[in-house]
Amino acid sequence: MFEFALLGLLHEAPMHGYELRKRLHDLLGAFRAFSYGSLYPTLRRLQRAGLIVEEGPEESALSWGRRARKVYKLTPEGKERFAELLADAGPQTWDDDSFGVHLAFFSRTPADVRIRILEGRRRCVEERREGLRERLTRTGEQIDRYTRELHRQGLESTEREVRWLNELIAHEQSEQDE
Amino acid sequence: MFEFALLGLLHEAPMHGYELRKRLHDLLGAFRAFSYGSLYPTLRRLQRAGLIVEEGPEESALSWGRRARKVYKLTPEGKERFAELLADAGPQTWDDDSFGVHLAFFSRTPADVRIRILEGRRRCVEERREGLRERLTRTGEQIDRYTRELHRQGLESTEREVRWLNELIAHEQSEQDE
DNA sequence: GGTGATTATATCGCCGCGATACATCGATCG
DNA sequence: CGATCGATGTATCGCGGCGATATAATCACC
Repeated sequence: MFEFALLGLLHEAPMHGYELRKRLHDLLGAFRAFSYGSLYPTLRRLQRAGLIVEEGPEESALSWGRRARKVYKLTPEGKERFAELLADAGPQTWDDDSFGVHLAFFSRTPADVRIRILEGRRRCVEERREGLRERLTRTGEQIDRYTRELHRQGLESTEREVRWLNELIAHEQSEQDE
Repeated sequence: MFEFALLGLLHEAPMHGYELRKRLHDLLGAFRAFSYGSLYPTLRRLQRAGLIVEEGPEESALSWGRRARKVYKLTPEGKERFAELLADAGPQTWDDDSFGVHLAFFSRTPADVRIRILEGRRRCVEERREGLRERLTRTGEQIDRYTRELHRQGLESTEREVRWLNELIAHEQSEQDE
């Protein structure tokens, strides 16, 4: 997931860690954390896997302040790996904390995969919605006021998300028909 | 967090692992995962910390089918610890993945702490909302269609959550005035 | 008497996070 | 001029949670 995001950003241009983190934060900060505690280890993992390489200290023109930063760059294997991940539409693409990341790279995702991811996400949210609905309408042991509030709010927001996903899916399909 | 939830449930009645997981899933399954991979290690952690104890194999009346289950029970220290956690209103009580758990035990949370948690949560969601709003209205580099959709949806749902929190807070305050 | 769902405990490795450490740079202010 | 502060930048540590998996007994059903 982090892997996917990093490969995706490095696919645009070589970058160093701090910048990757900033771009990520700017792009998806409201949805995911992306702390340094994951960033650098992931970078090293990718490096060990041969998906990225560290470029030389990279003297940019003049102004040799800015020191000691390591610029990473995708290898051919890295590009291939990213293409693979882009073509994937499995459950891990639509779960709560990776769906946003995948959406952020949707314009580079194949059209059919886009639809399958959106549909997977919809099914996933619908299941949650049904769970909440069932819990709320269940007779028998009545539930705590606060828990009920939580479930009511959850139900409403899942309903909205489903509607939103329907719009996105409809848009994708209409585009496909053209 | 898991710790808080387990202590809370065991505060109601002694239980074994499987049952704890079921109760948790039933109570908050739509919001959190609660897998066994956390459950049993947490249980052992609590046990080592002396907050819970394992009761004897617990022969229930007859029908000695039902094998090998370990029933856990709060110790006095465990009860004390739970009370401490209930009285806490720090940042970790209102972050995305513990707020729901805290709400689920709200009826046993002191009234003033309830309000402070709700206000903390509101501030947190408001910050996210402002981030999204700023990102959406920012001139300069226009953003990707899908990312914009994501942010629009995020903005709408944070706005709704803030409104919902306002209602909860208002309700708490009116109750306090009685 | 077999087959599969449910009850039940438990571990493994991975991943992401918060906290923290360290070091340098530019700007602001007294 | 020196101090201090907030970015910039790389990096690690331990912890907590998760998914996958193993194991095993019981129950309901055919």
